Formats: sequence, structure tokens, C-alpha cells
Amino acid sequence: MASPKIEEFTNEETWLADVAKALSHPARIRILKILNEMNSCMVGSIVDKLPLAQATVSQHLKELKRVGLIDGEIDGPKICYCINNQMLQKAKSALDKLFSKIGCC
Amino acid sequence: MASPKIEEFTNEETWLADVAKALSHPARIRILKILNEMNSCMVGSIVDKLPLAQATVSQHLKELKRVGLIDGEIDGPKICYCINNQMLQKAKSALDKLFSKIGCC
DNA sequence: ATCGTTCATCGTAAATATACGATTAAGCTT
DNA sequence: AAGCTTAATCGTATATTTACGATGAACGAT
Repeated sequence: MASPKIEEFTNEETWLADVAKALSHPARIRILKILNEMNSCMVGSIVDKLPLAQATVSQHLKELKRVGLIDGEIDGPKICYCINNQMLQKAKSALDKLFSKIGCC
Repeated sequence: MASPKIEEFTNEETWLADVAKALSHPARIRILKILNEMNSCMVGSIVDKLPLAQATVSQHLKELKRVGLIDGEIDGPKICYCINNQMLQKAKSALDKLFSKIGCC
């Protein structure tokens, strides 16, 4: 058989799905864009630009941080968030690999 | 202000998040891989290879179809699923665009 | 030491996602 | 038509996600 029945998914599949999940909300897409456009990365600035409460934005940041797409750096009472380019590139590569295939029909 | 507060997310952001949501489960990642590896695209063959019930696989296929990443073609009593390369390329481009940015820290 | 600022976390409500067995629908085959 | 195969849908249970206000913790400034 070319593709036998699997018992569980691979780490790669699970990881890629997890990264996709982190990108699966428009607020988190927007946050990534904001982190690229702004000089400052503090949470308050992000909250000011989104139609969401501070607690909700914090939750979205946590989700992005969970998969490593962003890093948070403590700066006094503030937290400076920034994109983790290494992880972003890794995600890009994995998605490119998945998307480079050609359909069967 | 460089990035004013938004009232709602753009269509692009919502769409990209939606595509990411479709990719946010390892079973759906695996299904895309299977559709590339197999000559046959029928649902039964996919079900045979996954550790999930037929009803669940059907739900995952529906989610992939919802965002247009796959198409289903009726072939008698069977359905032949295949990857929609045009949509896959569109998704790839949008993600590339998002990922091409450079972090602020 | 107290106060204001900043952000995470808690508690919670509502919505959505995931999974399965059972059923239905549609199409072959006989 | 009756029966078989294929796959979607229904009904349902459980888990997760999303959102918010309220609270708490950490830090700087007064």
C-alpha cells in the first residue's frame, strides 16, 4: 500500500497545524502586521489599534507566543513584543513545502 | 497616527485567517498530503488511511472545501476529491506576503 | 510606602470545533 | 424494485476558543 493507515499524526503535521491555528484569527494576523509596522511593540499600542479588550489581546499574544511566532521582552512595566523571524521562516518553509505539491485531478 | 484603531478586520485578513483555520488540524494537513500522493481521491481511500471515522473525515473534507483548498467531483456513487491548485497558490502568496516582513526587535 | 501604569491571569459566558454512531440520499448492479 | 456501496448529514457529547470585566502582580515615579 502506498499510504497505509496511520495510528497518529507526525510531529511535523501536528506542529504545522498548530502554527496554522495560531494564524487562524484575523486579530492575530493583524497583530503580526502591526508588529512589523510599529517601532514600539508594547501591548498597549497594539490594544489601541484593535477593536478588542486588553484581556483579549493579551490572550491572542499568548497564542502567538505559544507557537513561537513572537517573543516578548520585559522592559520595565511594559512588555516589548516582536516577531520571531527564525520561527516565521520555519513556518514559511513548512507551508511552502506543503503548498509546492501538485493536485491529483 | 501610523496605524489607527480599526473597527473591523479587512477581507484579506479574515480570508487569510480562514484559510489558516482550514489548515489548523493535523488530519486536514494529512488529507492534503494524501490527495497529492494518491491517484484516487475517493473519500473511502482517505478514511482508510486516517485514524478517524468516516463522518469525521467527511467533516474535515467539508472544511477544506469550504475555503476552496479542495474540490469534490461526483463520480457515480463516489466523490473524487482533489486539491485546488489555484487556491493553494493564492494562499501561498498571501502567506508569503505576510511572512516576508521583518520583525521590529 | 503609596500611587499610577502596564500587562497577565482569573472567572465566566457564549460560540465554535471535534468526534462518533446512526441515518439518509444517491447511484450502481442485479 | 431490492440490495449494495459510497459519502453526506443529523444528532449529540465533549472540548476548545473567544470575548470581556475584574483582579492581581510587577515596576516606576512621587
